[in-house]
Amino acid sequence: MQGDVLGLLRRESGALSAYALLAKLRESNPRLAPQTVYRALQALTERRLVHRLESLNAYFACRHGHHSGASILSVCDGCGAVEECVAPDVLAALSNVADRTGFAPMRHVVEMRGVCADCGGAAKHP
Amino acid sequence: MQGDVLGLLRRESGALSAYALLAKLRESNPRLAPQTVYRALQALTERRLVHRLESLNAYFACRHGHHSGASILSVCDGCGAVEECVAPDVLAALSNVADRTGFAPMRHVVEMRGVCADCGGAAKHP
DNA sequence: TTGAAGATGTTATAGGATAACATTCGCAAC
DNA sequence: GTTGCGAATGTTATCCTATAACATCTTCAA
Repeated sequence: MQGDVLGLLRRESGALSAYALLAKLRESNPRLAPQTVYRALQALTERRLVHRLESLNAYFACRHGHHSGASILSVCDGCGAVEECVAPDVLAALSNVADRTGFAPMRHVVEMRGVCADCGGAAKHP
Repeated sequence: MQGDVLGLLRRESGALSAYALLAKLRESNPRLAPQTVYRALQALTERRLVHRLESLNAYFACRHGHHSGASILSVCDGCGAVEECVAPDVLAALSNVADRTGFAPMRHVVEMRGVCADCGGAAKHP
């Protein structure tokens, strides 16, 4: 099941909600229950093969192999594409914020919503 | 209604979910419907008097008066307290990331989950 | 073979959010 | 006054997201 879910997510350029996954999986297994999908997502998330997009309640396959820290996500509200990148300076800046206030961060959520280059984000010269 | 919701949120040190708000508001108005709460939350969010915590599906009152840009949120998983702060360097670093990829960000979601100083985040000397 | 661990199935329910349409309230123009 | 408009609210229903609780099955090793 984890394999099925991961396969579906890898075929997407964007993110899928748990229920979108469920609908696709039900094409071949109509009796599939939400639990099963959520359990697979949880396992995949723990293994860092899948990340959750908090601002979208959706999930997408990590394309960065093994990365230890948090990543920065850019989500295009036009085409739905999700870009993931590592940005040590962002994380360093966040560490500074945490240090200033004595906060001990365990998990970072850094997402940008906007428009990607393909959809017109960058200045385009037609 | 917006006033009621804002009042409740301001009395909290942390965030409240829409349905937590609904439950409290129903103490004085048992027939209140979710819609009403969500509508108030939407209006307050647009006026930037309330922010939404994406990683928690919850809402909290802004304590920073008028601030234009995005803010960094620290959420203590111990006591639930939410700290909001501005961090131009974080936003600058994010801008760099966006520039590198031609992404045009419209909205930033930057949240840290962890443990606040009061709950043991900072090194404590007992 | 038995039993422990892990994955799945099943049923039910909790929690979060919005659609669509009706109603009411305040206020300004006539 | 009352007419008419817009904003806020009420109402009903439904959808989406997620988990609890318990049963079953599989696999593999002791």
